[in-house]
Amino acid sequence: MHGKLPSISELSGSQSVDRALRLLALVGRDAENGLALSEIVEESGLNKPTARRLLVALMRARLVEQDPRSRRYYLGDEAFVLGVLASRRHGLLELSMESLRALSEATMDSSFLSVRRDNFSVCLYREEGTYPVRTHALQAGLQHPLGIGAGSLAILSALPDEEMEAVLAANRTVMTTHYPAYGADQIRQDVAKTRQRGFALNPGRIVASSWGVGAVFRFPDGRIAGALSLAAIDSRVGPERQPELARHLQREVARIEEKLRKMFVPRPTDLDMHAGARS
Amino acid sequence: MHGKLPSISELSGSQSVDRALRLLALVGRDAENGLALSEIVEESGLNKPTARRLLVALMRARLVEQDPRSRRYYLGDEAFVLGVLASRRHGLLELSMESLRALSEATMDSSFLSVRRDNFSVCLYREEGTYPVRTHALQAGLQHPLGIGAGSLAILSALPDEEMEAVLAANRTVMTTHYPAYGADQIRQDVAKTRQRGFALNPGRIVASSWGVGAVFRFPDGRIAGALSLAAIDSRVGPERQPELARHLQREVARIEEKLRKMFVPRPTDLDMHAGARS
DNA sequence: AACAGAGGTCCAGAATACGGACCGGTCTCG
DNA sequence: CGAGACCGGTCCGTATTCTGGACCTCTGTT
Repeated sequence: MHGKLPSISELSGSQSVDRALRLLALVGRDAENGLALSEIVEESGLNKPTARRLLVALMRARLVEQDPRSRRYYLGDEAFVLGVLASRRHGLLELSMESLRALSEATMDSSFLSVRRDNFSVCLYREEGTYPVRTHALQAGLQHPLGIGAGSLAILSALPDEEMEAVLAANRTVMTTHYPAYGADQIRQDVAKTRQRGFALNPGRIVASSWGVGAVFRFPDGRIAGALSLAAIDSRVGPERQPELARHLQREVARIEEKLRKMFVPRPTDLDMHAGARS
Repeated sequence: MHGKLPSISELSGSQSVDRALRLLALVGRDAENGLALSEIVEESGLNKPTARRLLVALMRARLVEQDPRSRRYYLGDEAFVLGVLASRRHGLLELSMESLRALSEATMDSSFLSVRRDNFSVCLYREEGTYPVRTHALQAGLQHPLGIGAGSLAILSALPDEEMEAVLAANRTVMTTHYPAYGADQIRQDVAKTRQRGFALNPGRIVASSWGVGAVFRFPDGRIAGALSLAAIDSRVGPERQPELARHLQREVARIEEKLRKMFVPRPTDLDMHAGARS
């Protein structure tokens, strides 16, 4: 009925489950304030009965819950528990805490751990700095399109060109809607600079005077694991201090990568491997 | 075809999503070592193609991942990220850390945070004690049927009789399979003792000489939030020391409940509210 | 009190998921 | 070393499940 020709490995199998899980991710995107049914309907493109039915299924599994007063939908407690259970394998946060503390200790500024999530970057943790003037532009749970924000830009810049373009294309709508000041070309330039400099710089692009620097770290097999970043008011991230901040970042990147290497996990993941097989 | 007459609110709507989420929970149960497809098939009661198809959907959402070598299924990184996002509302761990540290500090023994998960109890965190002889019977991620283990027993004992019996009934199979030494009557006695004593005691029932005490704490509205527990070798949990340990527990329970009260969240949750409505 | 907009539900029809049967690889044992 | 057992994975016709237009009800507004 609607002419979405589904790209490979998009069309395999279980429509309703895919839809439900998309809703789950969606609810996660606005974990803070929750989402109204109408918003979910709009953002997901599903229609109301379908969205509701799937949400009910998610609620039965306690992955989503609904505030009985406001009727808004939030992540449920099972999501939290699953997260703790998953942290055995995916415990980047735990693994990075030491580095985050060291960063904030050494620089007096706030430091952050971000990871990629689809075409966005999520901030998983914010370690407060000690310097009295602080920027609160970024905090745990917040998500921006890849390329927007220091850590986020670091991640985008670490992708191969083709994938980077795919991300930019996928985010075009959100970009124009929520970040009208940004343009794809702007980001491409930022990426280029990031690659040549070796670290990402956000010169107050999201919130004026709130600057940041960021750098990615990788799994032993080369896959991007996440990004560390530092943020402060512009006067503390001037050209003269940037190299110093970058040095701190790079030291902690090295430390985390060393930890990952020691874990010696023959890292799994991969999906589309056997997707190409046609018959 | 098969005569499962689905109890109320079990039959509403989205079979495949329910099944997929059951698989997700299942994979979470063995987050540590992962699960083979055959195990998943057996434990879930689904048949192979169905299980596989649903797992593929879960993998597309990165909630589950498959080790390409062993082909076993594990929780994926999205599960971890969702957990962090959910921790805004469900951050019992963060909220309890202070108490866990205080407990282990004061008693020199290891302390634990557990929460209910369906008919089981999950250990979310283990804070190491300083006493040189330690028991490692319980650790983060481990799950036992409600009633087995100190924290777990505390939770079960806090349930109304009817619900407690429902839990015992639901767990009958796992109990006889995995905990043959335990019997439902044994647990009923433990519950009775727990209620009269005011704290739960596990006298080495799971691992010999590994004793523990536990107590629940609640949300302001009275719902059970979780349980704190302490564990050590039997000689450190004798009758003379139990009251002291219980006192520590109760102090921290009070502290956490106070924190919860201050958060002043008009707690949501609820599912079956409008389930009774027939037409 | 009439309206607008939200959340929620019904049910016949159509697309979707189900699962028996099958394939190919690996490990085991005679 | 070859037969057998077991495992992971996939195919495809069928029947079951999910879909979504239409409808209801409640709350807040004009």
